[in-house]
This record gives sequence, structure tokens and C-alpha cells, in this order.
Amino acid sequence: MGKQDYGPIGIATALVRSSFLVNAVYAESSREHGLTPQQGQLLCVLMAQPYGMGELGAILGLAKSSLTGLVDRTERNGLVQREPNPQDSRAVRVGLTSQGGRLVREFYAETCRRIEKLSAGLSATDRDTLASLLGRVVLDNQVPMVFIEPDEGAPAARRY
Amino acid sequence: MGKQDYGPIGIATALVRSSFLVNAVYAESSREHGLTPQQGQLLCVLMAQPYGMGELGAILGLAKSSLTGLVDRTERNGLVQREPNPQDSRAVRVGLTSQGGRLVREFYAETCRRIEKLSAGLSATDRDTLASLLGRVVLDNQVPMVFIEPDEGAPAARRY
DNA sequence: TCGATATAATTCGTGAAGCGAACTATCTGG
DNA sequence: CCAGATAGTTCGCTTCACGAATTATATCGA
Repeated sequence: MGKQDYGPIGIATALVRSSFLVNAVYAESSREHGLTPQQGQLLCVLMAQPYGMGELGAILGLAKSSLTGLVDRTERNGLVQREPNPQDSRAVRVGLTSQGGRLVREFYAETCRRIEKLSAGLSATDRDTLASLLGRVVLDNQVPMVFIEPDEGAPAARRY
Repeated sequence: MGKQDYGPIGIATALVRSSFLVNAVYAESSREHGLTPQQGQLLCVLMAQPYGMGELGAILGLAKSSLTGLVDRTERNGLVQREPNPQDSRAVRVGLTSQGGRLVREFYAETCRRIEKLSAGLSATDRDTLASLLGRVVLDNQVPMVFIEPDEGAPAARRY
């Protein structure tokens, strides 16, 4: 209850501030790779597999018209491409170009490195505890597959 | 190490995804209060006290030209106001209007409520642990005073 | 088979956001 | 008193995000 070291902060404040922190790191890492944060996020999602525009909208929480623009700009930069969907000629599949693939692997690794550094002041045990607790929060809340881990969602579990 | 429940995720992934989650909740709460997330954040910062443009730029991590626009728009909506700084006639103090104060108290409380709900699946003990660990991360990384808690940074500790 | 409806995506117009460069006004140190 | 430094604003630009309207294709039912 003491105030000598600012005292404990509530869960909401802690979550909002850590989110602020992560956003800032993510934005800086994006910028240094010549990406906007949104384009970086798009690439990270596509790292797992190609998606249709509708699926991407659901994953990223964007209106479809917003997504058209984002994909346009990222495509203009040569990082993603639209391919016709053989099953449905209305639809497209958005996937990484080889340049986009190369860039996102670098961007993803570097961003992970920087985000991990944020918890460098914690012991390994505490860091694992934090990862586990946060992992349960994101699992409970059905966070979409943004920022997938390389071996996460093994092929057998993929639906598309 | 098993894969049956997706297995543990790394600290970086956990942080990025929880940040994604928090952003979404924050954005939705803002929207429902007639605010953009940026305007909501500005109001939350000003909840503690008025600040100059330069200070706000440092706190929010924005270029000064970006801040001019943000404060302009929020002022146009009647939520903040610029007041001359008696000590320095170049400078300005940005503070909440009474309408802005009323709105931000409501917005802040409601947003906290929603963010807290994200951890509803955790036991009280786990939630406290999570808050404490995240609290250390934000403290270690010098997160600016965004989303201050009502009794945090008591008047005696304020520098301005 | 044909027509109604649903779905996938794009286009268009609008406003918010963010930046850097250039500018104005004031303050401060020598 | 003048040469910087500092506080903010303005300007031009790009990105981002949305909703409404549109086009094209798919699908379902009669």
C-alpha cells in the first residue's frame, strides 16, 4: 500500500501503458524498415499464408474499403500481390511477393528482438510468467492471428 | 511442450497481441464516446493537469506539427482549450474544458472497465501478478504519463 | 433455367492523423 | 542589444479509415 515507489498500478493502466509502449516500438521498427505500422502488420499476417480481402478485413479489424487502400499501397511498393482465386472469380488472394517475404522475415525478427528487450528487466521466470498470463488473455479474447509465431498454427491446423 | 492447446507463446508475441487487443478496445470505447483514439488519449493525459504543446508532444510521442492539428480538432469539438502561459507569451497551456473534463471522466472509467474485462478469465491472484509484472515493464521503460490513475502522481510529486 | 439475392471487392468522397520544412514570435545569454 | 534558442503554427503531402454506391460473380429457389 506504500507510495514510496509509485505503488502498484491497476491492471487496466498496466495494459494500456504496455500497449502504448509496444505500439511505439512497433512503429519505430516499421519506419526503419520503410514500412508504415499498418503495412508491417499486413505483411506479418501474410507471413503465415495468403488471404482473401474479406479474411484480412476480419483479421485486422478493418472495413473492406480501408483494406483495398492498404493493399493497394503495399502492392505499389512491391511487397504483396493480388492473385485471382481459381475457386471464385470475384475474389482475390493477397500474398507476399518474394521481396515482401524477405522484408517481413527481417522486420519480424527485428521487431521481436526489440519487443523482447522491453522485458529485459525481468527475470527469466517472471518473463515466462508474464508471457503465459498474457497468452491466456489473448487466447480468452480470441485475438486474431496477427503476429504469428513461425511454428505456430502448424499446417495440419490450417483451414485454408 | 505439447501442441494440444497451441502451446506457450513467446513474450514478444504475447505483448504484440495483447497490445492489438487493447488498441481495439480503446478505439471502440473512444468511438462510442464520440472521440478518435488520439483525442481520447489527449484527454486522458490532460486529465492529470494542463500541459504545454511541447510537453504534450514528448508525452504522446508526436511531432509538434501533428500536435497542433490534434489540439485544433479537439478544441474545435469544445473539449480542450488553449490558454496563454503567463510566464512565457510564446507558450500555451492546453487544458480540459468543463465539457472535456466531464467527458473524459466518463470515457476513462468506461475504458478501464472494458480493459479490465479482458483479464476476466484470470484469477484475482493471476491478475495481480500480471498487473505487477506489466507495471515493472512500463516502469523500466519509462512510459510517459499516459492513462494516469486518479490518485497516481499525487500533487506533491508533480513538477509543474 | 432464370431471376432474386448474397457475396467479394473496388471506387469515390471525406475527414483524421502524422510528418518535415519553413515561418513567426518571443525569450535568453553574452 | 543582438544572436541564437525555443514555442507554436502553417503548409503541403501521404497514409489511414470509414460509409455509400457500384460492379461483377456466385448461389439458391422456384
